Amino acid sequence: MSKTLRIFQKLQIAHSALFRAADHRTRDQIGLSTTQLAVLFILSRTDGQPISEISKTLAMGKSSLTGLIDRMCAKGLVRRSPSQADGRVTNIYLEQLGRSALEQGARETNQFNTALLAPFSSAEQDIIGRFLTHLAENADDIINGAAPTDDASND
Amino acid sequence: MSKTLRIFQKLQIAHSALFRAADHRTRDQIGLSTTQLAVLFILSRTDGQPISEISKTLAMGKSSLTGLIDRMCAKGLVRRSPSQADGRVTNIYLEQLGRSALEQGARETNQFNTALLAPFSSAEQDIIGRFLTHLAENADDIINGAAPTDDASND
DNA sequence: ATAAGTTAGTTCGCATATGAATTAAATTAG
DNA sequence: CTAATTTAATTCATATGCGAACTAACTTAT
Repeated sequence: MSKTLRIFQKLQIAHSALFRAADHRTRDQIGLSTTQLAVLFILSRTDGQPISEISKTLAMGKSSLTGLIDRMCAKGLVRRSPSQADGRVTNIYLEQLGRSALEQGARETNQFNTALLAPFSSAEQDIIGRFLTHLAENADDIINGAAPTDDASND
Repeated sequence: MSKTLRIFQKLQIAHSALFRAADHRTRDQIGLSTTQLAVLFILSRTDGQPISEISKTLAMGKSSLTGLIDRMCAKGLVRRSPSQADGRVTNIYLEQLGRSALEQGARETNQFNTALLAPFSSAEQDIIGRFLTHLAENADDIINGAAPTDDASND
């Protein structure tokens, strides 16, 4: 009951401290929040995605993205474009400004990623990666108490 | 290189997924957000703390806590009480309702903590704990003091 | 083909988090 | 003792995130 007791709050505090600093940095350097940067990253993998898709990838609600993407459009980072295949869908595409912001953002987050894991061995980094992936994929079951389905490694 | 590259975003997504589910659960069960619950936990260790102190412990801004504690006061969970030693300070104390909410909340978060780490060995849990502590304690250096490891690829 | 259901996106009201600016109180300098 | 600085907390404008409710468009059932 001693050691396991605090992981939840540790995670809460670690995230708060880290992302506050990171948001500061990315806003200062490129004028974007870490979430906005995450959207650009997602689009760099596959340009032209519907909001629903981005929403699932980032594990956040669609409604949260409407305003975020409004602001990103206003800044000229991305553009909305109605799907021709499906009249309900609006695809989001990178704009030139988004591409250059992404380039800068990639440099920043590469540094974050390196620095985050610097004090840990490769084997330890694997464990940390598996832990975070486990959380992302099983959040609902973890919290709401589903049977401990085996878990495993997975990117 | 490609594996370490994504820890930052993994953490962002893992946190988003986990705390959305957790907030849902604690709100349903006891009507409190995870942050409000965190405040109760902090007070249970030391009752009667100034907002500045809580702010530092939770790694969040003071101004964020003003409204949060307003709502907690309105619900009768905690109470503001001016310090007699220092006229600037307002100490926050637990109220009876806060104590009982805390009791329920402790049960919930104990379950979270157990479930979060369930698939990991004791040695692995140590590493995860060290990782989160590292983040919380060194967030600013990690983000701002990172050595210029320019690495242009972004997988 | 029409009705019922589903899905995508927005809008709405609210909670939350932030930094900057403000006020009040304590501390430090001179 | 007064002036300058620091510190605690609040207020303000803004950004973010959420679920619920809504509209529009596609899908399925009948």
